[in-house]
Amino acid sequence: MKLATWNLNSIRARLPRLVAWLGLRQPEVLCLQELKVSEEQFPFPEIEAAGYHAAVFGQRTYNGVAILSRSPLQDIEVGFGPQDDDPAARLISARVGDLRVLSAYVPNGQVVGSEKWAYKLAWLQRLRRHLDERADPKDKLALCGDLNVAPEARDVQNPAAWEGSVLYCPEARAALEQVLAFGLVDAFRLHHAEGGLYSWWDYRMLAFPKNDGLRIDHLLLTAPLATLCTSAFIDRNERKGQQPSDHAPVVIELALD
DNA sequence: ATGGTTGCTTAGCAA
Repeated sequence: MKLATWNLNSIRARLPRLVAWLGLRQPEVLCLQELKVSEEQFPFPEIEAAGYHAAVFGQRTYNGVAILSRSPLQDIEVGFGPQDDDPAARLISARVGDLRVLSAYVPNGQVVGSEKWAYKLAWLQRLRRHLDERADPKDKLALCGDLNVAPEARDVQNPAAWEGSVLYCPEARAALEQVLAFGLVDAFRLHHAEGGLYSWWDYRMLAFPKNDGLRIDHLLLTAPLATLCTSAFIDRNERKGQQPSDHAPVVIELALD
C-alpha cells in the first residue's frame, strides 16, 4: 500500500489537482496539510467521490490538516488532546487497521528569534511529549507531514545560503532529532542516500526551475513499520504545470495488507 | 538584487 503526505497550500485552490493525483497514484492513505478551510468548507463530496474517507481538522484561512483513506478511519484525535490550548489546527491522527497515522503541520517559525520561532521549537517539543504519552515505538506508527525542517545538508540545495534559516538551522535540526529519538526513522532516507531531492521550493525567485529546494516534508516510521517500507519517492512532477502547490507529495510503499 | 510569488481576504499576513 502507498502512504503519502502533501502540503496542498489550500485544498480549494488545489482540489482539481488533488483529485487527479488520487486517481493517478491511488495512495491507500494520504496526509494533507495547509487545507486553509474550516471543516464546514471541506470538499467532502469530491473526496468521497474519489473513493476516500476523510478525517479533517480544519481552520479558516490558515493551517488545517486531514487524513484521507480508502478504508475507514478510526480513533480520530485532533491536536494534542483535551488539554491542548494550541489555537492552530496542526495535528490530526487516526488508525487505519493496525496502523496509526499522524498528519502534522509544524509551525514555519517565520524568523529565527521571533515569537513564532519560539512557538515552532515548543511545538516540536510538545510533539515529542505527545508521542511519549500516547504512542509506543513498538507499534506501527507513521508521523507524516510538513515538518518544516530539513534534517541535513544533503536535504538542502544550497546549505550555505539556507544555514541559519528557520527551515535549516541547528536548533530546528536538534528539535526534529528529538522527535526522531522517540523511535522513528526517516522513510525517504531508507531508500535514497543522494542529495538533490527536495519536497518544497519557494514560489519566488525561480526557485523550482533552479531546483533551489529543501526536503522538509517527511514520513517518519517506527521500527516495525520501517521494516515494511520497500520504496520512497518525491512526486516532483506535481510541482510543475498550472497552479501547483509549493510542495510536492512524498510517497512510500509499505508491505502491509 | 532587503528582491520575488501565492492564497486568503480584501490591505495585510503568512509562507
